[in-house]
Amino acid sequence: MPELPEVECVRRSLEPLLAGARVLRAELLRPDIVTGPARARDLLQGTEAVALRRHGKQLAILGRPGRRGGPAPRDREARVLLVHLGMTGQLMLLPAGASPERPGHVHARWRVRRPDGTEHLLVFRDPRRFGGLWTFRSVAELEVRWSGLGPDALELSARDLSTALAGTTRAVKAALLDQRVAAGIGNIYADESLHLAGIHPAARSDRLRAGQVRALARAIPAVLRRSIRAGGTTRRDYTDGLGRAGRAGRRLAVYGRAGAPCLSCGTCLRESTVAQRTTVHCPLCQPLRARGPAGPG
DNA sequence: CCGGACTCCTGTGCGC
DNA sequence: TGCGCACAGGAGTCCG
Repeated sequence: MPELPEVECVRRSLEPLLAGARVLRAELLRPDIVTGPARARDLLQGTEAVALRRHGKQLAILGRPGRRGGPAPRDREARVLLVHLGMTGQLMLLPAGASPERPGHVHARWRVRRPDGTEHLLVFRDPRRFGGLWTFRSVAELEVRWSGLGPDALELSARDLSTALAGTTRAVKAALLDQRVAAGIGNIYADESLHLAGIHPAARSDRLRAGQVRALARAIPAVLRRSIRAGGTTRRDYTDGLGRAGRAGRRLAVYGRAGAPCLSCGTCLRESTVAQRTTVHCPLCQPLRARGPAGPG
């Protein structure tokens, strides 16, 4: 369930506490969640966390080699740990000695010491294991991976979106869920963005009018930013890196509201399946066929 | 090559 | 009341 806003809230909550912290120990409890080299060093042990970066739904912790102790040449390299939360993933920072509220399904943990001397435990838990960790030896390697994704959905331009949609016959919602079109949109914010833009989720991507594409390109970042400001959407499990639930769920216009009245027009919201995903839209605000004088025919 | 379908995984909630 | 099944979905893979 974590989509771009939730991952960004995790990033913002953790970065001030992790930046400058020394990773004293990395423990991998379930090796099969890692892709790439998975020794302690690859999991940032011995490095200093310098920054948390996000692209779409992916969160990277950048580790810089320590200066003390004359490390072996191999260990003077930078390390990058990429975290994908999947559906039920959580990355949480706890005071050292504390145990997670729900300790089950903790797959990795890190003991860190901040510059002020306090020690904390960073925990990755993911019951459903749709998420995971990826390790890289450099920021350049991370960027190679990220180059396979489209532009971050917060930075999406009308031009980029227009090009991507013009080249596919898929339903527009299917295109929005494709991380190569825009990185960071999942089922919740696809439905929310399409509702705000007044576009039917099943409309063919390449048949949208220019005005619809522009409206969608405006709606996507607007919906995401509003959710970030409210701390993200918590439906069940999601919390930020300090265990705080988000308040954006109560602002959702369509997701999870099938059968309820549209907040704009009062029409009963309709549930369907698009791109194998539960989809909710307003039949009046989001007509499949364009209305008005600008329409084709 | 494109797009749709299937798969992984487990907690939750509903229906019988 | 309790059991069992359907459902939730990000993203990789497979197949037509």
